Amino acid sequence: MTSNEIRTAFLDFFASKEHSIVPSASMVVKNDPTLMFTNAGMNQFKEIFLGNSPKISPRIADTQKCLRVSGKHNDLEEVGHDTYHHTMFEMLGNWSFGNYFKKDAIAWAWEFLTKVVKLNPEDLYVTVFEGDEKDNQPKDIESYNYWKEIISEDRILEGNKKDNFWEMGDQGPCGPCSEIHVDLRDENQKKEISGKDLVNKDHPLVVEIWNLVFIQFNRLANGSLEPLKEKHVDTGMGFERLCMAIQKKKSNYETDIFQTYIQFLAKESNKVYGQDKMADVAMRVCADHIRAVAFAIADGQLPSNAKQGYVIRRILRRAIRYGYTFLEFKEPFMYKIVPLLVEKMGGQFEELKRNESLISKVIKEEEQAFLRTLSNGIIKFEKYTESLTNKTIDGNFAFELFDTYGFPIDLTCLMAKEKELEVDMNGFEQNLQQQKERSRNAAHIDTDDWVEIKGGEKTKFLGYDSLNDEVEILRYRKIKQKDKTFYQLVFNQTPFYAELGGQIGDSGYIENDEEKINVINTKTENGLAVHLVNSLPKNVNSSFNAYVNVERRHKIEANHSATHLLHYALKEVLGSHIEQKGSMVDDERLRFDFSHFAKLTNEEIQKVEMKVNAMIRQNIIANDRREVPIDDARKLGAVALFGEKYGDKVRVMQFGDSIELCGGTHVSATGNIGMFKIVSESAIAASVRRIEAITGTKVEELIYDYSSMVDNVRFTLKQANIQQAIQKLVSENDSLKESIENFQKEKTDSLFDQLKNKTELFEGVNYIELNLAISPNIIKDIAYRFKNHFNDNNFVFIAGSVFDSKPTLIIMLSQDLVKKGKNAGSIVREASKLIQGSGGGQPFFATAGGKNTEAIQDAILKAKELIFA
RNA sequence: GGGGCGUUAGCUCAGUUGGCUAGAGCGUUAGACUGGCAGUCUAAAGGUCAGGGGUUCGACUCCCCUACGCUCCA
Repeated sequence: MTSNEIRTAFLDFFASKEHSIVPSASMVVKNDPTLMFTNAGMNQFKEIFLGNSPKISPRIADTQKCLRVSGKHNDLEEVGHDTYHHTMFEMLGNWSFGNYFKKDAIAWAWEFLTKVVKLNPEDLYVTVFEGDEKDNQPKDIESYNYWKEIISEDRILEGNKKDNFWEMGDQGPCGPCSEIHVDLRDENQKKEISGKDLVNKDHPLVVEIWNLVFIQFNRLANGSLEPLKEKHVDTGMGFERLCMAIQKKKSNYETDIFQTYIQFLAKESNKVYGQDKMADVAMRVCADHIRAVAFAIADGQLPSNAKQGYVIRRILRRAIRYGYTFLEFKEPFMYKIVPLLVEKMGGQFEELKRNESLISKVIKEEEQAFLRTLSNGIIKFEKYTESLTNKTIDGNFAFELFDTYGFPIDLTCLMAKEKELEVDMNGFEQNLQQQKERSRNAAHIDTDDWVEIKGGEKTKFLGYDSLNDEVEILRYRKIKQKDKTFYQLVFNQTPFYAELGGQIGDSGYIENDEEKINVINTKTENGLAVHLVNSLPKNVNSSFNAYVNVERRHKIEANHSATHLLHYALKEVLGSHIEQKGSMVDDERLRFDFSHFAKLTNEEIQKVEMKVNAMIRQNIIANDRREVPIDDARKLGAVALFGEKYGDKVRVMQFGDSIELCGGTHVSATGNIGMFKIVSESAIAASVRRIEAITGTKVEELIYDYSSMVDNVRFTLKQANIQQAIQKLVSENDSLKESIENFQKEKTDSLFDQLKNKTELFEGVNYIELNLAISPNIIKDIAYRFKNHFNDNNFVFIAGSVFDSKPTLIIMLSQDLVKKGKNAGSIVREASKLIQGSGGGQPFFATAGGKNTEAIQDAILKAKELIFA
C-alpha cells in the first residue's frame, strides 16, 4: 500500500464505524497563548474536552498535521540523526466525546491493524496503566480485561505513569492510556531477544504505533485528580510509523512519504543515499524539514524573527545548514523540493496546492538571506582565528557568533576542527543558560486554579447587539506576572468582545451599588472569554452592570468593517489572487496583510482608497446573518480564511458585494466608517504585502494636521504657491551656503596672510599669536595651515577666542618641539586654569574652553611662558 | 515578552582608552600612456558618520530616546 492508500483506508474504516470525518485543523495555532503549533491530534478538540465548546459530533476521525519543535515536545535536534524523529508528522485519530469508551476503542484498533492493513498479530504488543500510588490510582484493570479477550496475556504489558498516563499539561483533562507497539525486526533478531523486552526501550524497530487515551479526570493546580462527568476517547497513531510497519521498512524515511524527496536530493547533490553517514543525515533533515516549513507557510505562518515565525525560520535554516555542510549546496535548493511535495500531498491537503508559488518564493528568499548570514559568520570566524594565540575558541566568542550573528554552534565546531582548534563548549553553554534564565524570568506567569462561583455553562456573547448588560461571575482566578497581580473573570453573559480573529478585545467597566471595577482587556483563552481586572470585586456573588467603552468600540468596529471593504477593493483593483494573510484591528488603526507579487503603485493605492470611500458613501446597510449553515455560506461566495476553524453554523457579514465569514463586531452601515485612508504600504515577506490604514476621526485629524501644516508654511512664506516658494528657498539656501563658505575661506586666507606677516622669531622659534572673536573651527583651520607652511617644523601657534560668549584657547606645536618634550595638551590644561576651564588634546594640537572671558589674553601669555620655559 | 549586535562615500567595509581638520577597496568622472579596445598610471568628485537629545574644551567614538535591519532566548 502507498502512503496515500493507507491514509484513505484509515479514514474509510472509521467512517464505516459511524465516525464523522473532519479535515485537519491548521498546524499553526491561533488564539491559544499556551501553544504555538498543533502538537497532537487532540489540540483542535481541546475546547470540547474542557467543556468550553459544544461537541460537533460524538464520534470523529481525522488525520492531523502536527509539528513538534518547541515546548514539551522538542525533537528538533534529533531529527535526521536517527531514522524515526520528525518535526512535522500526521497523526491519525479517532475520537469519542462522551460516547464509546475503552471496549470499542480497543476492539476497533485491533480490527484495523490486523484485518484492514493486515499487520501480523505476532508482531504486536500492548501496554496498560499499572497504577500510581501518589495519585491514588489503581491499575487499569478495565483495559486489561478487554485486551485479554483479544490477545494472549503475555503480550499485555504494564506501564508506569510516564508511559501510560496521559496529561494535556500541568492542569486539565487526563487519564490512563493503552498503547499498541509493533516489532519490525528480522526473524532471527526476534529469536535472540523477545520483542516483549524491547517495548518502551527506545528501540528504533520496536515502536509504539497507536496510543489510546481514555480521558476520565481533570488535573487541578494542586495536583489532585477530579473525575469528569463525561468520559472521552482520544487516540493517536503516527501515520509515518504506520506506513513503515505496513510497507515493511526499517525506517520512516524509507517509506514512499520521504523517499521522493531523498532521491531528488541525492540526484541534485550527486550522492547516493545510504553511502555516507552525514550525507544521509542531511538528506533526512531536508526531507523532513521541507514538509514542516511548506505546511506552516500554507497555513499562513511565514518565517519571521519572533514566535511561531521564528520557529519556522529555525527549522528551515537547520535544513539549509545541513545541506550546505554535508550535501555541498552553496545555492538555494530547498525551494526546488516544493513541487514534489505538492504532487505527493496536495491531494489530501489542498492548501498546499493553492499556495504552491508562495511557498516556493518564500523559501527561496529565506535561503538566500541565510546563506548571506553564513558567509558573514565565516568572515567573523576567520578574523577571530587569525588573531588567536592558543588552541581554544573562547566560549564567549562562540556564543557571540551564535547569539548575535546567527551562526550555528555546530558549524563553529566543525570549522574549528578543520583548523585543529577546540571550542570551549562549557563557556558557550553557560552563556546560553544565562540567556534562558533571563527570558524565563521575564516570561514567568503564575496561574491559580479557577474558583467556581456558579454553574459552568458557556458565556453568552451579547456584544453584537448590546453594549451594556447585567452580568454574573461564573468563575475567576488570580494571575501573577513579575510584580503584577491581576484577575480573570468569566461571566454568564457579556457585552465585551474578547480578542479573536485579529480584533482587539473590549475594555470598559462593571459596577454595582457598592463598587466600580475597570475591565482592562478581554481575551479569548481556550474558547473562553476572560475579562482582565486589577482587583476582585468585594462580593463576587452579586450581579453587575457591565459597560463597554462605547467610543472605543465604535472606532474598532469602523476599522474592522473598513478591513472588509479594503479586502474587497484590493480584489477588485489588483485581481482575484489577493488572499488575506493576516489582519489586526484596534481603535487606532487597521492592518491587513495579503498575498501579492509587487509593490502597489501610488495609482493603485489611490484606486483602492477611492473604491473603499465610495462604498462608505453608499452607506451600505450591514447584512449580519448569525447562524448560517457552512455550506450555504460557501454558496453565497463568502470569503473564508484558511487555517481558521469554522463550526457547522457560521456568521456571515455582508456589505453589498463584500461577503466574509467573520465573528467580529461591525458598523451597522458603512457610512459610520466616515472616511478611509491608507497610511502605509510595505513588504513583510516575499510576495506578502502589508497595508496600514486609518478611518473616521483619525482621518479627520490627519487632514487637519496636514492643512494646518500647509497653512503655517504658507503664513511663514507669505506666498500662495508654496511649492514654488520652497524650491526657490532651497536653491537660494544652496547658493548662500556656498557664498558663506567662500567668504569664510577668503576670511581665513586673509587672516592667515596677515598672521604670516606678523610672525615673530621668539628665542629662535617662529611664534604666532592670535586673539580674535572668531569660530574655533576657523582657528583650527589656520593652525593646520601653519603646520603646512612651516613644514611642521620650528613653530608655535597660540590662539585665544571668545566666541558665543565662551572663551577658547588653542595651541599647536611643530613636530620637532614635540619631540623635544613639549606637550600642547598639558600646557593647554595648565593655561586654561586662568579662564576657569579645562581641556586637552594631542601633544601637537590641543584645545581648552572655560568660563572667564576676561582672562583670555592672560591665558595666552601663560601658555607662551610655559612653552618657552 | 526579554537580551545582543548593526546603521560611516553609489557598493563592500576600516576607524584602536573621546582629540592624527573622517579613511581603504571597488565603482564614477577627467587626464596621460597605447593605432583603437582591454589595461596601466595620475588626479578629482562624492559623507547632515541612521534621526533626535545629553555629557564634554572637543563626540563617528560615551549615555538616553526613536526608527530600520540582523540575531538569540521564551
